[in-house]
Amino acid sequence: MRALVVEDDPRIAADLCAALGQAGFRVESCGDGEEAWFLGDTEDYDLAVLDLGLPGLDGLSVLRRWRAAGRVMPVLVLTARGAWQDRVEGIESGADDYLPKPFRMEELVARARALVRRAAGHAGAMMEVGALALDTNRMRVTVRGAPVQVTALEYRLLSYLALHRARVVPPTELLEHLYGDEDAREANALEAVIARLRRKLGTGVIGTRRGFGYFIEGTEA
Amino acid sequence: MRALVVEDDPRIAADLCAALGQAGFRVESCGDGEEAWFLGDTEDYDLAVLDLGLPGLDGLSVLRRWRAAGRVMPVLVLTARGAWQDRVEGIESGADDYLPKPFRMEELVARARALVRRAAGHAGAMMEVGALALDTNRMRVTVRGAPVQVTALEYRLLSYLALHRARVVPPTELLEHLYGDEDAREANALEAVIARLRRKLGTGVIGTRRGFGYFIEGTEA
DNA sequence: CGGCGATTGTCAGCTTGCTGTCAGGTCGGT
DNA sequence: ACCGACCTGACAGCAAGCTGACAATCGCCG
Repeated sequence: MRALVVEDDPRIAADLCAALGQAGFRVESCGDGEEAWFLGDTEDYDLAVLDLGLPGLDGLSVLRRWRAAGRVMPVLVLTARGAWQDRVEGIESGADDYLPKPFRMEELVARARALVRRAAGHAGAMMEVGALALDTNRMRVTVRGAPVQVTALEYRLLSYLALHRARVVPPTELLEHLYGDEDAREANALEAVIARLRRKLGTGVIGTRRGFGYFIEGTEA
Repeated sequence: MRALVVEDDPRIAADLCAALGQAGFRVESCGDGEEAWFLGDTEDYDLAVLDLGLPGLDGLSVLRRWRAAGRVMPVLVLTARGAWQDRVEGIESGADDYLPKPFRMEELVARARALVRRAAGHAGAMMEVGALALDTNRMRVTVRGAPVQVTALEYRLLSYLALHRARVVPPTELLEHLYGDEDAREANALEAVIARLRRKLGTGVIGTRRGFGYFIEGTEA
């Protein structure tokens, strides 16, 4: 799950990155409006957290440009306290949710999760696809009702596949999601994780489409 | 469902009354500490919303007096922004939840509803989860019936885990809850507290999900 | 103000088990 | 049959978390 944090106060930005990172997001951060617009337009994020007061290009303009360019990822807007009119503008500009500063990190994380789930068409804290069920609160996994112990990395991989259930996810995308583009791992690392997961989950859960990527079984013809 | 709103700012008070009234509460309001204490002690409310900055008698004193008099209705405390020590004092004085200003009315209503539901669920001010039981009024802890002496810090950690029993709480969130965002401690401080608590409580109470966080055991298979 | 005990943050060393890498092996397409 | 894509088991490095010791700090009582 990739998240973009746009916040010019480095201290707040660091907190945001830490909290979202802990919540399972792979976080990228920038403090400049122009750069934010560029990143959001060229990269593929599952969530953006956007502060309105920015140097370079105003946050609302960034948001409008993203939407104008057809970017549909959920955007959570941070506004200064009491700036209620910002909220209206923000929503009209295409924000999905809005949080006044100061806020509690737990709430931000909860809202971020809710947004991502909503974007994926999941109603509750439970993601179910095929024989697989993910409890996003307890970070627990069951296959056909039987609980399975998975590690943090394995869980992130599973949740990403579950989130993009409709399609076959190419290995490069998974690698980029699990690790950064910066520190690239060997392609085999991913295969090792998949293998370990398959041993735990049994067959018939993670499928391979040779030459294309991986998917969760039970969602295709 | 009767609710008492204690808030000296008439504008905010009006908003609160409107929102809670809309949500189905029969609302009474007062802006003075002494009167609040009197009302809360003599009348029977299902919920109280309590601002801390009050003329007459301080909000925390009101709360403490209510609790000392044996009033057990859920109390939602409103604190000024970033006044983190208020939260601690509030919880230690017997608050059931707290909300930093500024907040959104919808959230206040949601939390109010949750509090009332919770209060209806288990009658007292007892939180029980697994082998653990917390007396939220007296700050006392028992494990499988046996009383355990815990420090204030340990109690805050336990109560937070118990409050969020349904999910695995990431260490960053616990750090933020125990200490402010202002003065950050080493990550190891949390681990030390956990270790000390485990020694007191015995095994099988606080569980670890490596890479995710901590939780209270007994809520899963 | 001063002393004392309880509390709690920090540090260093340790254990646990996750995870990337490697060296093969297997499978599918052509 | 061959080649490349993918799988698998073994293994070592390493990071997350645990623990005991110690020191700083706080609260309390005189």
